[in-house]
Amino acid sequence: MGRAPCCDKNNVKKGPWSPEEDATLKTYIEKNGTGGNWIALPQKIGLKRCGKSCRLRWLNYLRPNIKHGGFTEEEDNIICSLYISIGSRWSIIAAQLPGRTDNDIKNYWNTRLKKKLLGRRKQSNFSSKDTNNGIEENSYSNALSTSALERLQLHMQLQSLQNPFSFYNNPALWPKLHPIQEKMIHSLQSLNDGSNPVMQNALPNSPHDEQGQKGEFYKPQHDGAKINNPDQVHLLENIPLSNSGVPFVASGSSTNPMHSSLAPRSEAIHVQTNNNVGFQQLGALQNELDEILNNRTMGYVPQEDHDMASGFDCFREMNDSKDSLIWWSNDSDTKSASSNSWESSATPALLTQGMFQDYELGYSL
DNA sequence: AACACGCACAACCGCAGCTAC
DNA sequence: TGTAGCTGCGGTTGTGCGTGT
Repeated sequence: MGRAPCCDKNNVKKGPWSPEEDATLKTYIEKNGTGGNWIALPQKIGLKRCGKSCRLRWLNYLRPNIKHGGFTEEEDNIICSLYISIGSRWSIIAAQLPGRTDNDIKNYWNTRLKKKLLGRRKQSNFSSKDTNNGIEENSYSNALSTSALERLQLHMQLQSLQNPFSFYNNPALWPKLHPIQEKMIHSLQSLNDGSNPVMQNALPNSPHDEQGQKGEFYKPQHDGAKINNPDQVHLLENIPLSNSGVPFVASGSSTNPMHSSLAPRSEAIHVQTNNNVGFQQLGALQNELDEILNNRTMGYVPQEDHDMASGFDCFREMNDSKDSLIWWSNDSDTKSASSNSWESSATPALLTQGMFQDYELGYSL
């Protein structure tokens, strides 16, 4: 038994809005407001439209101070940065761009920005066509989730563009990785044999290899095991638990729904231990990659410094100020930022110079 | 000129969360 | 506490237009 439809589908007009319909809706809302009930509104004003459709039309097109098209370079940067940080949370991204709607940004991203950025990346990375271990590049790309791959690629790209001398271009600045990540990278590299352009650019060489250091690590948070293959074992078995027996997680906590949304999944980390490395492992690695992207290497703290953020000083160079972190560290604002994205008193746009601060915050979660 | 194709944008759909009862 | 209704969100689809063949 499904839920009741929000309106009588047979008695509702669909498709593009006519100027008359627009005028009717706009005039009424400007005069009376929505009345707090979108479902009832179309009947009130004699529109044969679904309430949801009216709401969408108003929010995305009719309301005042809407900007269409003409995205600036700064807006591009903000969108990219936020997409990499939080993924396709368009309403939140829209909250940072006054006058922009989530739908607009979503469309802009899907049709232009993504192609512009990933296309540029692809062009540079795939210029030297190569295959490895019989695995085609396309297969490799497909083995990683679109979102994870996109975000990882963009992450790398933006880092490079932002500061060619920092982080990904400077091994000395690379943070020590969680052993799981390290193992993952090794696995990918062995798969890749160092020649796959995607992974070559997506994954830095392990800094441990460079520095010969091994740091103490914490066990990532996990809810339960998910082993699809008997050959898979939990690396977690070899990772010490905290005193309480609860796996260590990153220091610090937050009730901010945004934070929880940054790491929505908590899948057990597992890899294959046999040498028959293949797509099954890729699947597991994909999860781990996604996990890392979502958790920002959550759970790993260098032994000498238990302050998570301090382990990632490399990010500090990008932005000295922490003040503007407030925009999403404020619990109460998360929801309202989303729902009020179209208000004239929309949340101020992020300063471009602070756009990378979320990485640092992410590591601090 | 006609057709195919790709792109950009608008709109729809289904789901999840919230709230009132 | 459970349920129904409403809202908001994100993914997907539809449509119109421009461009290439």
